Amino acid sequence: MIVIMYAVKHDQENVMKVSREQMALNRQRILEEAGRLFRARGFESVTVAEVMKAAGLTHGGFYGHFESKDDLIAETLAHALAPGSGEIDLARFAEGYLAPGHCADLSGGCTTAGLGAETIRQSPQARAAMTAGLRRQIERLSRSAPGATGEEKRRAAIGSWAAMVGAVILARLSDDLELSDEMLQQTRAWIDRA
Amino acid sequence: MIVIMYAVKHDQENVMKVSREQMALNRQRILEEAGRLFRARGFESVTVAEVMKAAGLTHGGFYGHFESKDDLIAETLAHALAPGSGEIDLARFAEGYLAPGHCADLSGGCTTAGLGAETIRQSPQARAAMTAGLRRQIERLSRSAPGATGEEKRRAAIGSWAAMVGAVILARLSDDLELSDEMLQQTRAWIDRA
DNA sequence: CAGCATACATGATGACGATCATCAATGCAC
DNA sequence: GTGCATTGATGATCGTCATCATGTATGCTG
Repeated sequence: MIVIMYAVKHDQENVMKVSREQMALNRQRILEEAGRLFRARGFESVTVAEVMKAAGLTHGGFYGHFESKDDLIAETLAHALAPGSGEIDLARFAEGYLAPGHCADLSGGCTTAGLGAETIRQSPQARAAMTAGLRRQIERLSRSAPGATGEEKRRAAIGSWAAMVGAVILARLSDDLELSDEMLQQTRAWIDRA
Repeated sequence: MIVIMYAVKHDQENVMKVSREQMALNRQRILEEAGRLFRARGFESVTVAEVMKAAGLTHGGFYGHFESKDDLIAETLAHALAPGSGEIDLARFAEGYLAPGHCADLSGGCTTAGLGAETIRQSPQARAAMTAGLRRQIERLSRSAPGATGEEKRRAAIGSWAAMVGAVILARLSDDLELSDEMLQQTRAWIDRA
């Protein structure tokens, strides 16, 4: 807010001076790295100090950016689940989602698959962010989902999304790579059947 | 092992004397309550002392039963996922699994849905227990799954199981009951379509 | 039924980690 | 430029746990 006022008052171009810009960048970096770490290791085992270090800072400044760790969690989810680009094709999306590469990429992979289950026990704000992401995902998938009516499309979107998230979670927990790959492969084929 | 040796040596009936029997019961109780607490709140936030208290004991005796908390986690999973009774019918199973009642019952509900995602970051023993449970579940569901060939049945079992687990996780994370119920309902309908 | 083995209780111990208090440096308004 | 506001660093603090040390009561063996 303050930033915008300054901008209006003084300078339309080159809005933020160095330090403010740096701070905004730092904040983005913290959220980015927090997302990475949380997805890879879960909310609880990741410490505030670790996140800050990953962002190239020390633990002290943390509370200048966020109210608490819970706040960081909620903001990280909102940031990671922010409305993405545009259209996606369900079949194509499923292909990438159910690929071994995505399954193996904990820190860079899907936030819902990596953190959805844990978010159940997080703050209302965190759950709200996840719920919003879930809604958007269903709507986005619905557009390209198979089906004659809107209701059919929505059903296919929900069923497919549940299967994708479930399959990645199950494939990840298996310690047998064969079984993991089969989970992904079969789920993909099962989604495609029509 | 020791118990069995005594039994053979002394008494075929009425095998374990009071204290040994009590200890075995205590152990079962610990595993039972640990399962409940873990499913409800996750592995990390549940303390050893809490588990023991829930089992009617104090924290000190814990290390007489288990090597460590990690050991407890692995044993709890093995216990909770132990081979169940017998046959199940996929369609009937899905109906109960995707019921709002099951979705709301964190502590008493499915261990895979409640703890699967977290188990990814647990000990190899814990993951092995989960993997074994996953294998059994797929095989069990395969028997009654739709499909002409064995491969088709297996595919339906895997796809359905992934969708069930995913749907319950997504329904649980939503803070909107309408959306949660829709997730369950639509996934059920989507599984049934053929 | 005497003595030993042991399950459990009580009470440390030692880490770790979220949060806060302070301080130094630096951008920013005037 | 100059002084204020603010960002981020350093160094506590305070709780919470997992794990261990020790004591005691009780069942179990001979």
